[in-house]
Amino acid sequence: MQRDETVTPPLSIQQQPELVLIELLFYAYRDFVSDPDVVLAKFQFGRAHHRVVHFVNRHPGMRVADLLDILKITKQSLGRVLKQLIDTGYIEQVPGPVDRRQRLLYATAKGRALDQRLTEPQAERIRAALAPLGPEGRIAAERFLRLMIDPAERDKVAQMIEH
Amino acid sequence: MQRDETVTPPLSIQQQPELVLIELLFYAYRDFVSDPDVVLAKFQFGRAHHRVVHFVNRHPGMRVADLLDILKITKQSLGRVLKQLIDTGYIEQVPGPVDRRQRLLYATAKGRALDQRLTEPQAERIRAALAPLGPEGRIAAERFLRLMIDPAERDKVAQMIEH
DNA sequence: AATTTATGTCAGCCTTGTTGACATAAATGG
DNA sequence: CCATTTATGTCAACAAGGCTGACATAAATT
Repeated sequence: MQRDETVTPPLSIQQQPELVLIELLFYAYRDFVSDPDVVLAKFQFGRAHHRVVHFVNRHPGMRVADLLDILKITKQSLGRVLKQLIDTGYIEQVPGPVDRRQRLLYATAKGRALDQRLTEPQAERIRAALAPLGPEGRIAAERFLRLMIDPAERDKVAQMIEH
Repeated sequence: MQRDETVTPPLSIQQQPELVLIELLFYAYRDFVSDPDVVLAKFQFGRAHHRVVHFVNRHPGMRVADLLDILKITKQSLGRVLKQLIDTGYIEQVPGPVDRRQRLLYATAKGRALDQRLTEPQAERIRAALAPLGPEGRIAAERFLRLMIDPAERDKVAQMIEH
């Protein structure tokens, strides 16, 4: 009994050249996000904690709703890891000065130190990748990745990144 | 009581320019991997099934060990979703003709069709991102992503991608 | 014949995502 | 001022998909 493998050819790069970038994205991201795992393990934290402490550190005083909008997860999912980070002193909450329903989020010194340790190996990977490329290579990589973001999100993301 | 937010400044792009690419990778990948979710939901599958059916389709006759090496997960984790894909007829196993311990993996016609439906929205996103860039932009994006892969993996990945 | 290799499987645990329901305090609109 | 909306938190339960450890089988290799 023969397999039906010749009925339709499997996806090939020739017929679908986007496969190269699709797969490169997978492999690159796979290795990129594994960098901080060693550090995370020492702190008994996971990748979710990394994301939270990072974005809070990058946007001091951000609202919980802002963080949810970046991470695209539910408040219950966020709540769990956020609570752990607050209880262990990596993040603190401050009532919003104008709207006191808000709990503005700040990384503590401890939280900033953690974020820096987590970010360091990723930054090193980026530097190593950019080294052989020159400034135009960097610009091109940034431009491509920006265009990979949902159009409706692009301006918001651009503003958050530039500061 | 004052917060200690001024003890150390939060990470800023000025002091760490790699942050731009670090965060762009997060945002781009976040949206990129969410594309197939709509399709996956219809089939009662998750992102893990997507990855498995995709790489099996792309590398017909691959060994289980090869798949593990790509995904970088344990055989138990793979086993669970692979079994589901086999039981529902998206993937089939064939004993290795030379080494009969091996179970070579093939996507069935059904599996190939599924992979194509899953890949389509991602390919569309790639095409849309490349459209304003020109051929050099594509080359640059590929070059950057290749350099983001672990050096020890690069050649292997390059060979797998090119065919 | 003994060992190693490729694969599968059982059992249990952890992280991190989900839904749904409900609670509270503060802002806002009539 | 009261009703409603908003920002946030919380409880409970569940699901996906990682993980470890132990053990089983068949086939290849030494």
